Amino acid sequence: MEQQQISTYLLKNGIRPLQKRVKIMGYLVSKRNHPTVEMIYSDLVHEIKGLSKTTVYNVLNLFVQSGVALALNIEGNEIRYDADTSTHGHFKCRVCSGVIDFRIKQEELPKPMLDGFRIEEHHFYLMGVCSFCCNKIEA
Amino acid sequence: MEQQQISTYLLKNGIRPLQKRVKIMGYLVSKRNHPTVEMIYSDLVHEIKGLSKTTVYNVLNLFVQSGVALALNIEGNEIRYDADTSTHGHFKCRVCSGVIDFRIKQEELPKPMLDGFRIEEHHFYLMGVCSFCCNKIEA
DNA sequence: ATTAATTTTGTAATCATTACAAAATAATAC
DNA sequence: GTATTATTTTGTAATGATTACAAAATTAAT
Repeated sequence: MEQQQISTYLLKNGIRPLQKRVKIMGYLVSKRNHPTVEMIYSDLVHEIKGLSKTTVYNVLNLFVQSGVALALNIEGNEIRYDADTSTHGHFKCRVCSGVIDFRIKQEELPKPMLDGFRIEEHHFYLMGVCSFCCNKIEA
Repeated sequence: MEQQQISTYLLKNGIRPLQKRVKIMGYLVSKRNHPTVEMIYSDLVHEIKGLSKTTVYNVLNLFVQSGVALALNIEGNEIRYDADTSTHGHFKCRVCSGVIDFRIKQEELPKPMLDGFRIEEHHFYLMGVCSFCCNKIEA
């Protein structure tokens, strides 16, 4: 996705498309690697002159509040971010620590009996060992 | 559940049923409130003479490793613990911060296409506003 | 170009968790 | 039952992620 498209997308969601915001969203969209703040910061600090880690936190919090990114709390010691806000699940490998998406259709999600509850977010996480690491272990 | 039953249960899972471990498991089992370490510590420190917060951490980590408790990472800033290790989901209310269980049958869980992956844990979290808080807001 | 509003920065504070060595407790051997 | 050994617990300090906040920088509006 180009900078121009990202700017338009942010604007449509009530976010002023300032340079650093566009770059951070561009990173999320293009890498799709569910990065932590640390990963985003260390990857972008070379590219964006004078980027501060606090800015990364600020911008990501803004993205989550505005609904253009999801905060994934798969494990307790880190938050990962995902620009794909459609219905899908996440798998985390305990060997390589990678997080990958898997598709779930909205209608496949269980519909628990929670009468009178307002449900705003669904999170479906799986954990285990990915196929790549399974092969490595067997070998 | 009585102390004796809890001791037997811990033993069966390879955990020596020392006094503080039995008390902490008893707390988890009887309250079923998905407590944080802070909640467990502040509730039990009066009852168990000289309890240390580090011990609560140690014991809970042991419980999770031994498979007699689940660590819930619903939101990034806290881990909650659950002695119910059967298949079920969790709802967290963003108003009152309470966490409640809901039943899901194993066969209701979506089966994503993850060929060659070893799946060890399922986590299904919902977030929103519980019925009690919905009523309060409307009133 | 000036002024006002917003954003970013950098440092310090906070909070949950872990590391680690010493003290306490429990299990085992004699 | 005491001595010895292994395990557990404690308490403090360290770590690491996140937030608070005020000053500096940037952007928008006049």
